[in-house]
Amino acid sequence: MIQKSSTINDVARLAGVSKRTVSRVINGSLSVGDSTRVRVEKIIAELNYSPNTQARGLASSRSYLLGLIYDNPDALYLDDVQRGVLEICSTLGYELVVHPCRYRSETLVQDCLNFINRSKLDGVIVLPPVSELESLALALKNAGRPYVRLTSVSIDEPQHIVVSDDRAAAAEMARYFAQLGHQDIAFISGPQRYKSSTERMEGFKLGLSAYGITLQTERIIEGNNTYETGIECARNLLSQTPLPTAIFANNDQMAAGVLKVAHQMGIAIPDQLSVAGFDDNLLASRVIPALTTIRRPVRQMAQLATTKMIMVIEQNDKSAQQVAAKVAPTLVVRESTAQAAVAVSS
Amino acid sequence: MIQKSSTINDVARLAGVSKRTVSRVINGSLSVGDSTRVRVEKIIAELNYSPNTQARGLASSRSYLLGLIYDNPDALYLDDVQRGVLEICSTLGYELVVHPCRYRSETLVQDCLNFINRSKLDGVIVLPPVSELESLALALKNAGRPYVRLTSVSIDEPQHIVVSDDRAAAAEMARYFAQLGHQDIAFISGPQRYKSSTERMEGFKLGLSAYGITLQTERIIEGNNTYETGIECARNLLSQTPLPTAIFANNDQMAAGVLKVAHQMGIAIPDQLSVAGFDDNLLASRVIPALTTIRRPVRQMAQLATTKMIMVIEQNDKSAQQVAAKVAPTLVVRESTAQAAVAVSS
DNA sequence: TTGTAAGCGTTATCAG
DNA sequence: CTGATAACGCTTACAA
Repeated sequence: MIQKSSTINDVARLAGVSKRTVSRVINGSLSVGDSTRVRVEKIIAELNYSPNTQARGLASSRSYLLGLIYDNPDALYLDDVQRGVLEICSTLGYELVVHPCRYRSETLVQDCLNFINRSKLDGVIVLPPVSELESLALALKNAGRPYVRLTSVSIDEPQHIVVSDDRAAAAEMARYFAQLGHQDIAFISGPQRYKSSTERMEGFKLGLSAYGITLQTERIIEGNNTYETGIECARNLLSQTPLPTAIFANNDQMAAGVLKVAHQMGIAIPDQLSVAGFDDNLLASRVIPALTTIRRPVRQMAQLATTKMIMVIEQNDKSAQQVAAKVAPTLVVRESTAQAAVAVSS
Repeated sequence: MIQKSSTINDVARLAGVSKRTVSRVINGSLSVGDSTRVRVEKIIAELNYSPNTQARGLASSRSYLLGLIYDNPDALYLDDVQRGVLEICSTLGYELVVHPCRYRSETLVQDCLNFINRSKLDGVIVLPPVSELESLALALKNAGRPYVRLTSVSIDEPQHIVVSDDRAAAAEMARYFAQLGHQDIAFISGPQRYKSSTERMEGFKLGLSAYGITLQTERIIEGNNTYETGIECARNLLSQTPLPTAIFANNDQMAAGVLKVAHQMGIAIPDQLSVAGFDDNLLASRVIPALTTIRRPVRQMAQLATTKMIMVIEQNDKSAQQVAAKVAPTLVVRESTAQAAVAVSS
């Protein structure tokens, strides 16, 4: 049942040209006569011919394979990323090979390098938090492999990065909180080893300070971006007197933890306490009350990253540098936030 | 900076043998002298040599690439599947290429075929609901491509399938409901075009009937597996008089919708109403109250599927048929279910 | 604008 | 058990 598919030789023979010419047509070379091109293309269509990627790769030392390196237990956006990448690359003849890994693994860099070399990948896209590892970026650079990192800070050259401006987004959340009249605000941060965490915290503080509001030390607690640590941090925060009037969590998972604890303690949200998260993951809109949060244009980021990568792969560094490198997350207001409950003045 | 990696020729030269012999060693051929083998392996290690997959593929018409075809799984599920597949296949030298697609696309079958042919994939794993499409399975069979489908019914030969026994799981949920004393039970089904939906519904009915309980017609409503349709169905169900004492939804998303509506209507869960879902996705444990649900061993299914596939690829159909093909989901009891509120007798 | 010849790094064939 | 030698299907020189 497996029928051998036609090769470049078949096309050449039927079109009455040399395989070299067929090759030119396939690769869009300009130096092919119009009539010749048309004839060849007709045969290609008739035969439903498509070039053998392996042979092509072997001859040209390219694989037409892109890699995706990630480690994200909360990879709710994994599907989004994969679709975004493929929307761009599949029309250009590339496929996507995935490589889930462990951020904390000691052999991470070597693992990734092996992954790349085994499959002779033409380039890789790296998702946070792995994308923040300088050791990996350096190794990739030294290996001469095109790569693009998705992060929340510009920690690399423009052709190597697509950043989501988490800082600005967090500042916007601060503004939103301030305008609702909140003054006594708490923050559950993510692990400080992640740039995304520090960016969000800084942005939030900055945004607040524009309104003369300061985060008190005891109102900042570091979580681990998990639901469970969200619960722990919320227990701490909600046992303080007086209660803060609002809590901003570094991500939706932890914000959901806050909701849980508030519910257990009989604290009404948003009447007594406003809560917001970050990511707009599956959870955010399903939880009760639905979470006010920040949405990152994940798909778009993936598309930009892929566009950049392919430009670099195809030797267009300059164009790659000109593709937009920064993307703006947006505030999504739902049910978990409201006017500050208690007037501060007395 | 890119250093050309060593080839089989380098190994052959340094080991003082022909490349054919090196090839034999690489492929674990038995007909190689022990001393020769040791010598070659030593050189391979020294050079950190690894064979070029493309050349290998070209010569042997294999790609060492596995494909994953899916449409719209719950996010966490996707990561689980990908890791499960790779845990098995990466140690055997295979990589995973992903292909998100659209179940409803008219060109789905052709898309998948093109995907496979372009990259000369050695085999594909297909996730539900795409895995339920007979047209695709048939095309794969005709194309002579090894494939394995993840489904909830045995709709194919053992070497081509890994099934999660959703029917039995739903029956277990029924038993659990019955034992809690529920008699007036409602069911929000998934789209009846999906086997997973019909299996779950049948299983639930069957389980119930063992306790002499019947689902009333007006207590069965079909949703679309989305949160939004969950809400619609819940509105319908919860406007009926009397209220059912329990609702089982075809998945967690819809169960979350029920929670939402119940909350809006002031119906206490689980005191007045028990609610359960299916999947144990991220949502289930985070929602308030946490959902009683069914967990499928997704990772294990992916591993089994991969094991089968590689056996088929490597011509071991018999072994492939002997790998376990059925997997049992388990009941996870959380906070959303309780004893039936009202005694039926009067 | 087109064609010829020589690989790319493996495995398969067929000897020895 | 081992080794020449020819594929595999394509691209890259280099000519014409």
